[in-house]
Amino acid sequence: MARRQPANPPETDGAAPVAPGRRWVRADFAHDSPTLARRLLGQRLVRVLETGERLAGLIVETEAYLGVPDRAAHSFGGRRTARVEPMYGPPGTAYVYFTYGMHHCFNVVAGRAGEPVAVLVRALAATEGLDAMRTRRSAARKGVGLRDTDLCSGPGKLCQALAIDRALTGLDLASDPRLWVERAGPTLPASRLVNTVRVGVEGAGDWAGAPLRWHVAGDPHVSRR
DNA sequence: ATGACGATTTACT
DNA sequence: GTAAATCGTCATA
Repeated sequence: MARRQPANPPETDGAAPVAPGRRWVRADFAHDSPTLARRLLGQRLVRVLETGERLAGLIVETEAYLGVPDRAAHSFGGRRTARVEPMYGPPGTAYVYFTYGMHHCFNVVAGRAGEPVAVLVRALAATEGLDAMRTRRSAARKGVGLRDTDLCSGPGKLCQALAIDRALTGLDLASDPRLWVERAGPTLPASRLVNTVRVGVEGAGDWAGAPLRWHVAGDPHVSRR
């Protein structure tokens, strides 16, 4: 496979250069959503801007949405509207939606084409482009006091930091030059993960209590205060 | 056409 | 802890 993606810009944060990892291909995404949610942890999400600037972070928190039977999922009951259409695409499709009138959330479609299941990426440990992320995040805040652990510690925050919005919904993470997942290390063993109920789905009836959220144990970059 | 409501974040009491 | 911000989406009519 072509190892080359848009050229890495010079490091601007004084951080150590990051060795490129193999880009995830279709088959890497083809798992049920709980499995994909766990496998994404510890891997790298990479975003390349129009300018060629590269932003990246290690995924540290995810949630699985089970589609048709899952009352908390946008595709619950087989709902198929323009917004959720990407969820019906092949695994590796990006599903980005706008919510609360101001925030975006980024999902990775799992399963098989036609099966509307996905994984919500909730937090990253930023590794590249920290200055650009700080600028984008601070712009939405009043003043200073933004810690590195708060750059991408939530679904809306990471979308803001990585400049991910609805313009990117439906793109193919296995081939698009703007956004992809690459291997940063081996799949994390269950012993390094913490499994809890999902955030913000209290109104989902029986599904509200389903343990479908995972995060890297002890990682300071996860969401919540 | 209209109204209710978010897979959230931030600021404030 | 509570509440505001802010608007696209979806169900209802």
